[in-house]
Amino acid sequence: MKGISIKDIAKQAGVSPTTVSFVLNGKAKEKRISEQVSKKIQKIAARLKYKPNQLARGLRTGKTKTIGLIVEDIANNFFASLAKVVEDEADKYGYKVLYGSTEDNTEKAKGLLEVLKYRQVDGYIITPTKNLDKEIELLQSASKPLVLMDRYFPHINSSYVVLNNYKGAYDATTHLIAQGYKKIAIVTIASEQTQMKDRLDGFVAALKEHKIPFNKSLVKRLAFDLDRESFNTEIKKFLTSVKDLDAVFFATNYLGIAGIESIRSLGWEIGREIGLVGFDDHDLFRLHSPSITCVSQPIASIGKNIVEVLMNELNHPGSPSRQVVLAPELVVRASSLKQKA
Amino acid sequence: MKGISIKDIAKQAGVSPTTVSFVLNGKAKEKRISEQVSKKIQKIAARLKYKPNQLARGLRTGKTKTIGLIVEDIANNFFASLAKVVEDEADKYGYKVLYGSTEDNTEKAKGLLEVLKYRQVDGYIITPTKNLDKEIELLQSASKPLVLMDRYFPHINSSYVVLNNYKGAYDATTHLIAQGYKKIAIVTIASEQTQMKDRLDGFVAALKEHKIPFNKSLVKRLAFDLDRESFNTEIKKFLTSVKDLDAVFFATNYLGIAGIESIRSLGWEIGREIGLVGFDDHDLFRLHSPSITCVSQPIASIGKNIVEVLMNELNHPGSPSRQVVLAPELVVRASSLKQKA
DNA sequence: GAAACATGCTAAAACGTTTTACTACAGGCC
DNA sequence: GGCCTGTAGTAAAACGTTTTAGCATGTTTC
Repeated sequence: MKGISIKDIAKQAGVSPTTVSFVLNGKAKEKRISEQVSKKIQKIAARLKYKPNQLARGLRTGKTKTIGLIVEDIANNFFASLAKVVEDEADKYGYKVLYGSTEDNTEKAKGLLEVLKYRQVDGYIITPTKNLDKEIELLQSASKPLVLMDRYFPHINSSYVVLNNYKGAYDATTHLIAQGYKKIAIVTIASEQTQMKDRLDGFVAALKEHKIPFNKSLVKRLAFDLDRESFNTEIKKFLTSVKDLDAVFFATNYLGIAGIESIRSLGWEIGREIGLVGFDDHDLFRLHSPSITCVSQPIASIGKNIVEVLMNELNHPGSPSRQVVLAPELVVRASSLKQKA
Repeated sequence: MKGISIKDIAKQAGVSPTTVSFVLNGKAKEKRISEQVSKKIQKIAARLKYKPNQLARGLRTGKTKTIGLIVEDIANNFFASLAKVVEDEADKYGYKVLYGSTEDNTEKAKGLLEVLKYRQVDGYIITPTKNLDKEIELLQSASKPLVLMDRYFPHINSSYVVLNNYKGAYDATTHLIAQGYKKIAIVTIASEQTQMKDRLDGFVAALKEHKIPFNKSLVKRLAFDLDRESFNTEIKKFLTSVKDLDAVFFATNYLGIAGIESIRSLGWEIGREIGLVGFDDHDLFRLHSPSITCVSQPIASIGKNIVEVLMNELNHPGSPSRQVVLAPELVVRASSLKQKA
């Protein structure tokens, strides 16, 4: 049950393995292999359905044609959809994907990087956790191609592909203001990472710009690793603590889902008694009653850009890093449309 | 930037690479390497943070400690959640996962198998498409460890882990009948594969057993690869075509979602004018108004079983294949509770 | 007629492991 | 002294590629 090797082809063609390798790697011209021999080898290879042994090739060249994809949580709709795009795009370049979820836990992330490293992936797509900067720099100093996604480290000059989170939050908030909401809160994750920071900043900026008083009591920052029950408890506690609250912006998809659940269990009517905007689109947001306004990320474009940038690093080592910031789209639905009383 | 190799350790310890290999593979006793030397090597390896080069090891042993996971669609909530469990479980055994989505397209599936094969994965977890039986048999005759999931081929003696789809559909239908629904339809996917066939069979059996007249007009079988728009159009056409219809069972999660959308766009009130049961749980089903009754799959258990069965095949080649059929849980919610008029 | 060059191909090393077959030495036994 | 047994290790091959350096042979060039 062995596979076909280059030696088998060589034997059949009556040439050396070297020649076969040259031909099959498209170096026939360069290495002055005659058309005749070249054709013959191609034919035999095709007939035997030769597939190069990637391990042997990898061992020799150091290239595995594999990339590592580290996401926050592959079970999360956003990351799962993105993973699929990445997989498809990478495939176009002949790369396979090894993936892993960090659960936003730095230790888990380090473990994943470790495994990917000794599996010799050629490049990395990383959704970094908060203290992963040292490891990223380590990879960089080892000249490993890498692209950060969803968030990045401002103090590190690396490639990244992210959403314009600031604009997402700013637009969402401005939209709520334009609808006439007066007291708008934000529920976010306690994180200093760019994606969350930018969303909070965008929110605050929109309020300030429209002369809406802002103070810290309008912001609730929850720990990432709470379970659903705790999210709900905390959100309810927060929402009832804000006086005259009339709208709330949930800064991640799972917070939005928990938010919907919480608000309903409080007996408040979304869209009537409280305006709501979520982050990332989701079937639930589309089909909820009322439907939920959200900041939607262009997932296909994000995935394509990620792979494109990574392939650039892979194929042109040493070329300058690239930063891509994509525009979000505000999908306006019923949850944020103030009904004229 | 080379990694640490067994040679580096050998040099430092003043022994041969062979000895290092023996010690590091736990064969010290067996190969009569002294405690002294053994300890020394261990220490040096730890100090240098030696990680074996998986490519070299794989090339020599034929084992890559990698498994291939082929799902229908990694962006689908069910498969994404399962993928995460599989990843975590496999990790416990030191295995990494290479994954791919078939989109239920046999050609794509064959392509994935091809790639996984020449990447030398040690074992396969496969959600088969309809004509993949030949390829499965090919893998089997090459003694490749494999586990089918979600569905299987009755005529092939392979390991598999699936839901008791028959019971799932049977329970769902019986529940609707017990609620007093008289004319119950099913919307399913046009597929002869076990998972869809069993769901349809369970549905029909429940009707017959409760002496509810059944005929083909109660069944709508849609092509898998329609887009959302077409699903909606077809479902609406079907639902309005059935006289006195008072309940409907959607046999997959995405059909359920499309079903909700369709019914609402028809202006029918779910739970009042029409009973509804879906398949696979989902945030949308939990939070929809009204909430949606569904047949829920025990995802964690499925994932654990899959990996366990695969590891058994991996570690005990030639041992008999194992079939695991797990029980679904009917999650009863508002969409199927008939309000007494 | 020798040097220079072009042509077409190959031998052998290397990548980092694992594993088989062996060596070298010591001690015990008859 | 010869033979066996046991102990502690090692040399070398093998896995399937890629790649460097080079070997014949024939053709120009002056």
